[in-house]
Amino acid sequence: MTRAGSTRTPLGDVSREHARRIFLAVSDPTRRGILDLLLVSESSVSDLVRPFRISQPAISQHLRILRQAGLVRVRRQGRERRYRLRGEQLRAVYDWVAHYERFWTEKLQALGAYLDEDVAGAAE
Amino acid sequence: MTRAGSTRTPLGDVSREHARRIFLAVSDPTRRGILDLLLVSESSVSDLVRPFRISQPAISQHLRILRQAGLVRVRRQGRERRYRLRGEQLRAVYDWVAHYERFWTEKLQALGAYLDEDVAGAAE
DNA sequence: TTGACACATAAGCGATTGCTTATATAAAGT
DNA sequence: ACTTTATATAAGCAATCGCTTATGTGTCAA
Repeated sequence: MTRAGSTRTPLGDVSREHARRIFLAVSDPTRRGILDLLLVSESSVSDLVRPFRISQPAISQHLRILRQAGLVRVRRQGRERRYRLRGEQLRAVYDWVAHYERFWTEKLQALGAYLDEDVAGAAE
Repeated sequence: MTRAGSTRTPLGDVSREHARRIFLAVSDPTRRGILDLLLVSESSVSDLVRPFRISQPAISQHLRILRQAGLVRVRRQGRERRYRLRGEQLRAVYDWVAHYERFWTEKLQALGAYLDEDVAGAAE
């Protein structure tokens, strides 16, 4: 049952679920690569298969995940399917990570690098 | 750096691998929750266990992943281990997603919502 | 030293991931 | 009507994930 979390606000869970899908979609390097390609131009599936070393079905599966996360949109054109980016959806990621912005904009980075005790875990 | 290039340079693979770990670490909602807690204050493991409904070992395992991604740092203090955020590492995520910023800052959002043919996939 | 705490790690397990090959569907070309 | 092209879906599989319980390890307190 994957999650052990609290099932409190139903509406909150919906958008939280949406955020979850987006973060999950974006966690895969191939899918980020696809999004980066779509940032340049709308593309057919064949266009998207070409740059990668994996099969067409694999790309189609990635595209499905991106679709379900609302990150791309498809349009039929002849026998092709042209995928276009829906970049606005990435705002969820942006908004989250922006909370951490001060860590690289302020100078308190200088405070880092002391007491770097990553114990045992480093080797693994 | 981290660009969509070929899998050639070994150094490129290292940083790409690092980026991969960071995105993967951040893809889990519990781990994002942990980071959000650490944004407020340095915390012991017990502090981090309390807000969640999962076991202490589960949290420790999440912390290991965050450690390996370089997103947190540990310090021993008596019998506690105090975790502190290393927010600068999230810059990789920020830099990536910032490429998409125009999608929600510009007005060309108005162009969206026409030809919304998400076919078949919508139901699933 | 013994015990209680704070935490990490190990082992095991079901669910999910990302890939593959095989097959279905749909449009276009002949 | 066949064939080719473009894509999706299905089925299967090894690897990984996120959790659990059980057990280790280090620290303080008595």
